[in-house]
This record gives sequence, structure tokens and C-alpha cells, in this order.
Amino acid sequence: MSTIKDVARVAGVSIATVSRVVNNGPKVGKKTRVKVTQVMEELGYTPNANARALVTQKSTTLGVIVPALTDPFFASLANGVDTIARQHNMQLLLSTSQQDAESERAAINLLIQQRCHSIVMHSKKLTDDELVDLCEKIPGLVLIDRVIDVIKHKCVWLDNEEGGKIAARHLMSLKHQQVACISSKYQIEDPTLRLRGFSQELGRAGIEINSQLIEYAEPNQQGGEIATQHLLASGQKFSAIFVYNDAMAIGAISTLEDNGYRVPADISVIGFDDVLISRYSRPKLTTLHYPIESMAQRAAQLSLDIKSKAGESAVEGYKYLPRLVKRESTNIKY
Amino acid sequence: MSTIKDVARVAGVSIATVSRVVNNGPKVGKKTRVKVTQVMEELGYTPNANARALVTQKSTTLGVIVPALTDPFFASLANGVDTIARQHNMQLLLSTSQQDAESERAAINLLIQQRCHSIVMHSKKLTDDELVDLCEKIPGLVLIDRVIDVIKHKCVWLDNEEGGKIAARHLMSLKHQQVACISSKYQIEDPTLRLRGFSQELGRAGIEINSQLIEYAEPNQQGGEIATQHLLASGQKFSAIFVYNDAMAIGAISTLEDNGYRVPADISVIGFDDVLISRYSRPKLTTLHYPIESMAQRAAQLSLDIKSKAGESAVEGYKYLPRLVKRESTNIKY
DNA sequence: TTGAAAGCGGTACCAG
DNA sequence: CTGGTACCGCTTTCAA
Repeated sequence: MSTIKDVARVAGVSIATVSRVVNNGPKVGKKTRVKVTQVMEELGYTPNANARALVTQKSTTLGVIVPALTDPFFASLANGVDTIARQHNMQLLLSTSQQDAESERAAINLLIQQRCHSIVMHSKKLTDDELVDLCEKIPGLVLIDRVIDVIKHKCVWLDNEEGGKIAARHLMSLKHQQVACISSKYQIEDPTLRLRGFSQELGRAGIEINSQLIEYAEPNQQGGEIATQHLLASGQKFSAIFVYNDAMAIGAISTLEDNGYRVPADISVIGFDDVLISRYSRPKLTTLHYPIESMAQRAAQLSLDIKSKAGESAVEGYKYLPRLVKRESTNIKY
Repeated sequence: MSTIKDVARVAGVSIATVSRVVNNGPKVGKKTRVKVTQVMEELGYTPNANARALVTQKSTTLGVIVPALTDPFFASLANGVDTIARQHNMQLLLSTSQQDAESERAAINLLIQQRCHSIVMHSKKLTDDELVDLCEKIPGLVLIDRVIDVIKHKCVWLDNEEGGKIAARHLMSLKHQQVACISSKYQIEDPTLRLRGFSQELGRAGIEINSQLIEYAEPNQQGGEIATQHLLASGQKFSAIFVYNDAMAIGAISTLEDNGYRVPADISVIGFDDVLISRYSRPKLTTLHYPIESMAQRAAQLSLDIKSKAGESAVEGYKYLPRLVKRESTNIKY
């Protein structure tokens, strides 16, 4: 791989001049510029980003930390960050965090080693304190899908509680009175907030959720199936189910139909997230759109902005609202 | 961010010594080692990967080039590479190529700038010649989902033709005689090979595909729907459809059912790829598993191996076979 | 066992 | 407009 020196030697100029040409610097004679450019071509010269980063103390790399890419939700998140990265001629440096605190720490350390100054991190396992510390060390660190009050201005998150409320209003507008819920057995923030918003909003209309109609299960399709079996077995009546996420919702629908219930004719089902599969399911799933890709773009932009506006207080975190996507799995109760 | 010099100064040793400690180098007094380690902690010192890469001419980064991450197929590919990267304490450097030749070139150039020596590339737009040239320039470049004869040893690909044959055998074993095909309107290699294998194998059994029963459409759900409408409208009889990919297959099923046909009771449908949605569809899709994640791991490993065994001829490319995954969308013809 | 010093490939300032 | 040169942070001989 040829270096700037090679180019300089062959072109018969100094490395300083080559550097100017490479960076479109001013004050380079036209002739010289042409000559140097030509030699660069000949030699297939490409500047070494490491050397550049070293001397300029800038990185052309945008870091992302997600649990894994196999989950389409996180793939979309990474994709959103990539969109912004491309706009700035930067590249994604990806670190996966495998759902445990230690990996999350390792992931961020690797990014620090690479002197990646802008990072979008999805962290569920590190404590608030640890994240606050990290934010101090890395000014360009932005958290996504999480809010921590003291560093709100570096957070981009979804209002899960409002999502629950929207779902509740939707079902009520469809005249449903007896509703069931399927939540995640992992009592992290998201499911708790969604459920809380949901029941609060129902409560405001005088509807109380029968606690026998709340099931907790693995947040995947099978979990949805099992939870639905329990719901059915409970003997309680219900005309609609609010499900923690789309995968579970699809599992729920499948169990419902296997048991002779039509969706949405007999029972309405509403999911959450609006991931790819919700569009492919039959009936197509009514769900709450989680605008993760926009959020990721916003987070990436925020991370980049912090750097440029260092010191200014203009940069703000951002709360997103889920949006109801009415498809086919919910209907008015007869 | 503190540097090696800071550590050296505070610890009262030379930077050479600090470097030795960092790299677990030999010949460091125990006391010194402890002292230095402690100072590193205090200062929160992290070695600068750029500086290291510069002097060692090695990269701790594994490059991946895919069209985009939104497609779960490519997300899985990236994930496979990440798995290997993690095993080697490396990180993913991701460049997206947006489906056009120019972006693919740009993507790889960015990786070259970063002096990323191991790269797994999914390229459909660059010409064979261009890729062969690139392979020469970048020894660690490995192609995935593509074979080029001269550089076969740097390719990891799927035998699409065999996939078509397997599908054909499966449908024949189910007694289907009149089969339809839905292919992609983009006549790149994959659909062509799948279709060729499929019809060849049928041909061996004396079954010819009625050319009116071959439809070409956009390779997505909607394309599958439209193609199926055409098939139905043609008035031709058929009891099974071999579909180019799962998204189209799901579209096909949906149109079939909308028109009163039961899948698989009336018509069997077989897809290709075995992406996430095929497990979520109703009926669950019978399809050909495309082991993209294993393939990606293999490609990444290959890329890494090339570097270490430079010069040796041991490294070989690898052809993968798709595997039939029998689920619910195909059944014996009555 | 430790330190001094020569780079790795660039950038940017200062002279000329 | 161009060249000389002092670093950027680190690894790696070579001596001590």
C-alpha cells in the first residue's frame, strides 16, 4: 500500500504538497495539483485513516452499540445510524453487547479504544450511574431507548406509557370493555410502562382490568401462544388483547385461531413495535409504530451535533411518541 | 483522554515500559508492572487503537459490506461476521452499499482507507473483473453469495441451482405434477439458477413447466400477490407453486386464500431463504434454508485465515447447500 | 529489567 | 505556492 511519501517522491514534490492536494487545500499550483493527482491514481494511493485520525484527533467513524443484529429491531436502529453516518462520510463501527452488563462495558471500551467520538448506545443492563459516568467521559455518547434524568439531553427515547394509553383509547373507541393483556415476564421498564399507561387510560373510563386477564410470558411468538392458552383456559371473557410486542401478538393470534376464535371478528389483538412481521401476518397486525429508525437517525445526529457545538446548551434529548397503525387485527366489538 | 506518556510520567517509568505492561510483554519487573497497572487505572488510560494500527500495520477491525441492514437477511449476514469478529476481539466496520455499483466501490474504498485488512463483501453490482482486481489489492477480501471462478478460493456461496432441485424433488414426492413458479423480475443470478435447477429436476421426471405458469415480479410480498393473481387469472391449473423467496411466498399465500384456495390443502407453496417471517406466517412456510449466518461466519473466518496463512494455498472457498425446511405450506396432492 | 530513539503515515505551522 | 519539520500515540529494536 503506497504512502504519501511514495506519492511525493514520484511526483517530485514534498509530502506537504501532496497533503494539500489530498485535502483540497488552498494554494496549490494548478500544474502541481494535476501532476500529484495523476501520480496518486497511478500508485492507487489512499490516505491512511488511522494516521489521519491520530494527528487530527478526529474520527471518521460513528459507533453503535446494540445487543445483536439478528433482531430486526436493532438492525433498523443500526440502519438509522448508518444513514446519518453516510451523510457525513463516516462509517459505522459496530459493537454488539449480547444482553449483559459485562459485554456492554466491553463494547463501549472497544469503541473508546478506537477513539470513536460519537456513539449511539442501546443499553439496558448498565446502571444509571455507570451510564452517567460514561457520558462524562465520552461527550459524544447518546443513549437510545432509555432516559436518565440528569442526562436527558443525551437521550432519545419512546414514551412507552403513552403507547399503552393510545392502545387503550383505540380499543375503547372500538367499544371493547373486557380486555386482556399479555406482557413480558421480564419486568424491565418497557413492558411495565406500556401496561401502566394502558390500564391507567382504561381506568379513566371506569374500566378495570381483571387481574386474571393479565399474563406474563417470554417476549416471543411462543410466549404469546402460551399466554393466550392461559387466558383462554382462565374461563374469563374478553373481546380484545393488548400484547407487549408484535411477535407475541402473532403467537396470540395463532393460538386464538387454533381454538376457533376469529381475529378480529371475535377477538381483537393489538401489538406493539410495528416490526416487519406485523405487515406479513394474517390478519395484518394493528400495532403501535415504534419509529426506531427515525429515532436512531436523530440520536446519531445528536451525537454528531454535540461534538460541533461543544459547550453550547442547544442540544436537547428527544422523546418520541408511538403511532397507532390500524391494520386488520382489531375491529369494533359487536 | 490520557496517553501513554501521561501514564509513564505519573508512574515514573519510560513509555517503553508502559507499552510492555499494556501488551503483557515479557521482562517487566513485578513491582513495575503493578505500579504501572495501577496508574493506568487511576488515569483511565486506554490505548489508542489508531496509533497502534499505524505502527503495527494491523487492524483490529473486520469489514463488512452489505446493501443495507434493514433487510433481515443482510442483518444476519452481518451478525455472522460479528460473531467471528468477537471471537478475535475485533470489531465490525460496516459499510453499506445501497444496491449500486458506485456505492459498492465507495464502500470498499472507505474500508481500504481504514486499512481494514479483512473484509467480507456482498457484491452484486460490480463486475467479475473489478472484483478480481480488488481481490488482488486486498488479500483479505472474501466474497459472499457470489462465485467467480478465478478467485473461487475467496468465495463463499450457496448452490442456488441445487436449491431449485431440492424444491422440485420435494414437490414431486408430494405427487404434484402441475406446478407454477414465481420468480424475480430482476434477472440476476440467483433467481435464474433456482428456476433452472427446479425445471431441470422436473424435466428429469418428464414434467415440463407450462411457460404460462411462470411469473416474474418484484421480489417482495406485493410482487408475490400480483404474480399469484396473474397465475390465477391465466386459467391454468396447478397444485403447487415454487416461489423465489419467502416474502413473495407469503404474498402468494395471502392472495391464494383471498381467492378461496386453502394452503396447503388446495395448493402447496414453497419459498426460499427461510427468513424470520417464514416462521411467523400462517400456515408456516415450507422453504429452503439459506444458511447465511453460518456462511457469513465461514467467510469471516476465511478472511482472517488468509491473512495468517499468507502464501499457503490451504484456504479454500466454500459452497453451501440449502436445506429443505418442511413446515406447513406444502402437502401431498390429493 | 529498563530506557532512548527511530519510525508508522499523516497534518499543519512557519519560512521562504 | 511550496518545502521543512515538529508532532499525534504507540511499538520495537538496540544499548545500557
